[in-house]
Amino acid sequence: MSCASEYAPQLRARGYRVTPQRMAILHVLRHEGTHLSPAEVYRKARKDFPGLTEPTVYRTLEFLADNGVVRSSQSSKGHLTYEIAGEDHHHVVCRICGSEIEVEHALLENVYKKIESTSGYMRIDSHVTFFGVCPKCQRKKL
Amino acid sequence: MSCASEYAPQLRARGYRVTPQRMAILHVLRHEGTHLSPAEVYRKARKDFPGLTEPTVYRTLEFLADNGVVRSSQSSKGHLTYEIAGEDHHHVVCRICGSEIEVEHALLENVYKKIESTSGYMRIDSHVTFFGVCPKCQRKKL
DNA sequence: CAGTATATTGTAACTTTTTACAATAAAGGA
DNA sequence: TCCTTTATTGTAAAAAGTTACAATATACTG
Repeated sequence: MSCASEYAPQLRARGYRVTPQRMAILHVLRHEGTHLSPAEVYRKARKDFPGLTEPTVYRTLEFLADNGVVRSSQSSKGHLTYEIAGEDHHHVVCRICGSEIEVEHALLENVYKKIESTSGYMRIDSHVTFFGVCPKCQRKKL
Repeated sequence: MSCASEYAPQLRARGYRVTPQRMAILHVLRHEGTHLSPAEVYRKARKDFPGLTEPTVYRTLEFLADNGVVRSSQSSKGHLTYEIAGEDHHHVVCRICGSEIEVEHALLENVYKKIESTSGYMRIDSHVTFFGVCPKCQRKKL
């Protein structure tokens, strides 16, 4: 009984099915603290479920993101990475070295509201990735 | 004498070279008002410069983005698109239909400053893409 | 516990994006 | 104008991501 099965009832309730592939992928994301690329998820989840294939990984990650179970963000090269959806937060990624930190959502709350009221677009809930230069790389550049 | 050669001096001044490939790509972005995918840029720029290859397009777009000449943003599927860097702005993309609008930078100015002061990351100047649901799709869902 | 509907998967082929490296050509100096 | 340096390109191959569709297996029903 993996911790990933916590998510089973909410998926079934929405008419989706709980499969070992989904559980294996969820299990991986659940145990990594941080975000992973699809390739990393594939490599790790295959240990639980050797028959797993790449298209399934991509589809499942997108599926889980659509259902709010995982969250996607951008790597420093613009690729998608995924992590378990927990406390709402955003990332700041160093465009030189790729190092990153989290920023709590409170900082953006007002912006979201303002964008919703001025644009008419609703349910803006995306995770945002900012790019900057980290303290370490700022020193290097001098 | 293409309008794209405006950018030539600033590139040369930084030790980079001005090539017909770069000019052709810049020319395309300069004349499309909006952002394009690398594949679209490739297709269009080939008309100016038939020998152009894909790796060059990808490398050039990344190069131009690094140098602030173009700006990258995310499509609704998470892929990178590029546009000429003009007035600072951000995008809101509809996660249902992909339609999008621009949001002026002023709305985010304070957030950028706050992130810089709390995180220590500097020169945060990235373009941000928010995802939400556009007015048209909100009505469909009811 | 079997039977059924259909959500989900694997397969195979394809498109997109990236990499390494040798060949080329832009820019500056003689 | 030619020479030299080296940034930039094309080539070829690999890696990453996507698609269409037939086969499978989950979850519901009786």
